Amino acid sequence: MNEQARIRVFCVDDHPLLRQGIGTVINNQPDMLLVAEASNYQEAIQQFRKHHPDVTLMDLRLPDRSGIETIIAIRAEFPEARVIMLTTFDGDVEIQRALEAGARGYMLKDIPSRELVEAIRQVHAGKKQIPPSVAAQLIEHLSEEDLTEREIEVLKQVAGGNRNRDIAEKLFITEETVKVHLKHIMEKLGASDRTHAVAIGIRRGIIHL
Amino acid sequence: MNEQARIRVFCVDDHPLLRQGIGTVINNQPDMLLVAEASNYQEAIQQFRKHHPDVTLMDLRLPDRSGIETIIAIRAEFPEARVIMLTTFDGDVEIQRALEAGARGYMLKDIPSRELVEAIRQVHAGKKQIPPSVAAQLIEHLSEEDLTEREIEVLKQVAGGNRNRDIAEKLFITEETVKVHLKHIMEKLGASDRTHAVAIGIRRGIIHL
DNA sequence: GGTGCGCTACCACTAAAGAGGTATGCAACA
DNA sequence: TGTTGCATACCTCTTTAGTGGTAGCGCACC
Repeated sequence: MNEQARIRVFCVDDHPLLRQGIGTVINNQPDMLLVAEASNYQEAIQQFRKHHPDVTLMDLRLPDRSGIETIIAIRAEFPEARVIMLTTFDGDVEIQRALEAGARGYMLKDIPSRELVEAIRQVHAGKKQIPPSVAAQLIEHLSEEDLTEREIEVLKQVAGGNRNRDIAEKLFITEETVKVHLKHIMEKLGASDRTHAVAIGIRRGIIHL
Repeated sequence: MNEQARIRVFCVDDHPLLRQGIGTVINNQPDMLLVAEASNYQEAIQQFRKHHPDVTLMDLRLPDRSGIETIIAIRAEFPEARVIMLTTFDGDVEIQRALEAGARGYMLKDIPSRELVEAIRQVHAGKKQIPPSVAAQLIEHLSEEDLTEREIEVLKQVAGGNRNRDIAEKLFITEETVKVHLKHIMEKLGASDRTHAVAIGIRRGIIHL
């Protein structure tokens, strides 16, 4: 197999040790080549413009912006970009957002290297790649309604230990409205009270601490 | 430098890609050798008995038991074992527990490989190795009182969305006692209400979801 | 031009949480 | 043998949270 036919891979992750591991695995494959690395949003954009990789491995969490924002920025410029989200698990909402942003795959970082290279080949071949365990997480909450922007704002405030009255002030609405939002939040998440809602929101990746 | 003098390193982590990266870095050092790997508690114990490594790199989160339990088990059998905790950040309480369990170092997984090998050399030389950023987290809450076992139990129940009355039933105490515990919890964590206490508890690694 | 949805608002009511105090039994410890 | 810390329990009181229903307004989508 000549150099031209190799899958040119781009790795975006802020963990040097993980990049090292991925790089070693990729370059041990006869049909792949790691052509670039980046550790943040800025570098990712620059390196993508420079190298036009076939497949990009993207960490969900980067120092400056999220991997999802990075995907969106890259695909705005290069709509044909093929990106695999590579991350430790962050809840079904993050998966959903990543796929909506145009990711072709979503892999957890604890996978064996064999699965990673196979996913790269699949995505390079134009297929989508979601492991069953990840897909299961998506399906689990597929029927449930998403929280609205406003509801997420309220939930963040609740997680910060704010009373409804304080939340109302901060968001320039009445305390009663806050209560209504909270009621909807608890219904949607299946939470028994505000505390439960926060715990679920954190677990599912809807809010972060 | 002959083979005998090399630092014999043991890597315990359930992420194959990260193990690959660490292995590559270690074996690229002239004075180090990766002698064994393990991905869970059971393997870790077996491999340690077999290889007696000089320095062990231990992930905080393993599939079967926590890295802290693994450290304790290893050091019960081999008190001279030198272990570096290697983890994504999990809050100051986890750091404290790891050090109490006998870890000689606590490094974050996002460090450059240079810092990792340097830490291995330091720990092998008998020194302790805590990066400033990690130490700062420890100091931040050093003056504060720890939650008691019972208080942590209560906090877990609160995070599960249980009312005080339900918590009382589950823990076989009265609702009033639950309230007292919760009062102490909120005081110690500096939380404004139960919800805030849960958020802080999760962030600081006192409870997990 | 409806229709649906999201956000807003208000009212009345019940349930729960949180603040304050006092007190007992127990185990560890100096 | 005090003392300290922890867990337990009970009381009262005020504040907050949560439930129920109703309704107006703006916006997007047919």
